[in-house]
Amino acid sequence: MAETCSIPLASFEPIATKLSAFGALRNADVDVLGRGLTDLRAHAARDPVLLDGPGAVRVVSSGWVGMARILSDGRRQILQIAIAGDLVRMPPFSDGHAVALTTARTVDGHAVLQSVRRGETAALQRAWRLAEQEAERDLLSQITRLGAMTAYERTANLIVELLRRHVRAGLSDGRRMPWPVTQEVVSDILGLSIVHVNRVLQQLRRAGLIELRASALFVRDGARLAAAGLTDPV
Amino acid sequence: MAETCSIPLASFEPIATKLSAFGALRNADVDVLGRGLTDLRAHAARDPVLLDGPGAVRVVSSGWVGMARILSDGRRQILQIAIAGDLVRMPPFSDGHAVALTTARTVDGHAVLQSVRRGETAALQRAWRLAEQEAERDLLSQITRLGAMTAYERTANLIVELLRRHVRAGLSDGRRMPWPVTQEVVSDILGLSIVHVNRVLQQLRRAGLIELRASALFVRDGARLAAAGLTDPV
DNA sequence: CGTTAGTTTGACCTGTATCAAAGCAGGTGG
DNA sequence: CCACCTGCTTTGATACAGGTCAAACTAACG
Repeated sequence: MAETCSIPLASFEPIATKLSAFGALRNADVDVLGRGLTDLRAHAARDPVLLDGPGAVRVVSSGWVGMARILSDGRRQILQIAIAGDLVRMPPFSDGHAVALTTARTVDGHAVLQSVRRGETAALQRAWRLAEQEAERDLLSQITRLGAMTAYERTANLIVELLRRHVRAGLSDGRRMPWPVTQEVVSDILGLSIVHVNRVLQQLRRAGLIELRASALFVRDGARLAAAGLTDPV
Repeated sequence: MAETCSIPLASFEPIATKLSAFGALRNADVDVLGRGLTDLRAHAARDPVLLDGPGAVRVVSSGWVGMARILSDGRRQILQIAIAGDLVRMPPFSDGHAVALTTARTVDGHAVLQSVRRGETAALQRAWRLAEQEAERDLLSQITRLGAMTAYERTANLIVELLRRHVRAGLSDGRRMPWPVTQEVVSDILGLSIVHVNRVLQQLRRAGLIELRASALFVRDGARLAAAGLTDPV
């Protein structure tokens, strides 16, 4: 279950790092983040990330959180992944929900979103907008992956996207990133069966593109990985 | 090629109808639409819908327009469809573009978007926001379709979505709607081959769910069609 | 009418799913 | 410290959804 943690960790750091990557922030901007992000909660893997009302927003401070839909017969499609620094909103479906894909922590983003909307801090607002645009781009990429790519391409493409995002959040040097999810989760992101995800990951390893060890993914050949994913290298 | 048409048709009608469906509009609101929508252009099928700059917005007044991505080897994925009353933006990709899927007409939505953003007309703003939320929902539905549904389910689901949207725009009574696209276009929306789209449409016909005649789609059994598409009836 | 774009059909192939069972690793309790 | 879970990964065998190729059919249009 989600439990509130009273120790104020630097939970605003990932989002500050990410937004900085989109445009330099001043101390005042970072202060808005530091003060506005409250109500840190810890979530166990598979637990729902509860959002108080349809307008609520939470910011991930660690772990991966997914926005998912469940079909009546149990099929699950993960629509979008949020890593540290990303926003989580309630999916606008009766059968949609936000779920912790790993153990994760989130904070309430309500106050910060308000600040940004009011436009008090121009630099923050600008970076925020760019980050939102990137999130939308990634959402559209998910459509291209599922609709037009083979399993191998999809997988490589997803890895490159997540690598870029981890670099942006200061959580990767571009050669190594956290890989905290089970293959079942990957299968629900990519619209593949668990078994096939396993086989595709093996292919990527045998081709010398990646390596998986200790919940970390090592990129062995970024250029060829990007090519396999029909995208640009990070 | 897109050619400018000087005759001022009632190109704001579809969007006015659609927005009314999300919340009653007053005369002042409709006036904003009537005055703000300028620069009517006609597009032939397959022509790009050119957007002046990344922030530009056009509103479809007739026909279907798609936001698409082209992969390097020619594969095309249509990300989102805009029918009359819907907004078209430039996809945020170098390989993305807006394209007329049928002969279509669009108008410049720049001025109206500004008005709405400024929040001069509360009712319009509210309806606009709801329409945007619906567009986002439909975008997420596209992900679910492609990632978690069979060809048969995808096709039925898409038909129901388009039916709902046409009803909202005042272009369908819920039993019959325009079906102006080739099966190739449908295949690029649904991530299927042309041949398979053809076979699935035949299945839907043989099952007595739909009928296709003269560029129109007739819904013969809305309840079963919705069930086949794992969604709610219109 | 001939031409062209689109639809339909048939035969065949392959990518991915499914089913089942065997490894493997981390955690728990005896 | 071992033995046992339990959840995850891996492997193999088989099935099927959907892709590909090729050609026939149809209808709109000059």
